[in-house]
Amino acid sequence: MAMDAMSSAVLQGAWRKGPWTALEDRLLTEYVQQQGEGSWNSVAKLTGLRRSGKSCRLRWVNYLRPDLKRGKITADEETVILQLHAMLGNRWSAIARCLPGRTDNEIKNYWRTHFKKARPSRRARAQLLHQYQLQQQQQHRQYLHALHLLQQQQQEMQMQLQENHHQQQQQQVMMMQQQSPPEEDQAVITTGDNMNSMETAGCYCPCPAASAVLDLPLPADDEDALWDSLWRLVDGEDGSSGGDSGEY
DNA sequence: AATAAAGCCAACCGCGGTTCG
DNA sequence: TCGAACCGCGGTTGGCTTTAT
Repeated sequence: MAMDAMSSAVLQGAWRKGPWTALEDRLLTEYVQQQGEGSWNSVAKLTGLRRSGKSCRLRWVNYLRPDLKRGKITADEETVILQLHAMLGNRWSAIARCLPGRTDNEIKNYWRTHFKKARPSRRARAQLLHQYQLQQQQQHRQYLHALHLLQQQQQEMQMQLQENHHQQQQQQVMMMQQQSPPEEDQAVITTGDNMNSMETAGCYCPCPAASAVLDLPLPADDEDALWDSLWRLVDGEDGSSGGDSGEY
């Protein structure tokens, strides 16, 4: 964007910055009462206030507006914030519109303070990554173990079926020997038949551990998403994570 | 009691969309 | 149609207050 009048004014030191004084608040309030909201850049011209239009708007919207609700965020409001944030993401102004008297800045600050986990330090990140890898390995071992049990179960059932079939054959042979001379090269049941019988008997069960491995969220390209999943991982263990390292 | 760390929040910044001449 | 001005939004910073050691 090309440098506008506001930017050049700032460079020349024309605009005041920092905390607002009571006098400035009064001037701005009187301006809005007379002129209404909007045309923020004309505030300085009409009132003599050495504040940029941007700064005036922010001060009015976040602090001076008469319909603002003072005091702490209530439990109900917190619930609304959490629900809307889950649906809308960081659309603070949209969330604020559903909470009369609360500003987007207020909600943003509240959410960041209470719910947004800070990005951990380098050392903590290394520890978390190690923890993440260990959990992946553990899940993989669980999957292999479950797979092994399933194979054992299948082998046992197969052997049982073969044994049953063998006994039936022997009974048939004995009955036929009683009725007629013995025949050679009797057909033998195949393994495939066993598998079919197992499946029709409802013995095929997808391994939960396997699906757990397959469903394991992979680290996203987005680093924030990765850290979110890492924090969930830690929270799931002891829920005692936290502490603001000072960097978002 | 002193001080470092954490919490909190007002205000600023940069960017993108809209309006207007 | 285009560029400047305006406006609003989300992210970030700085400083004051509170809490922990």
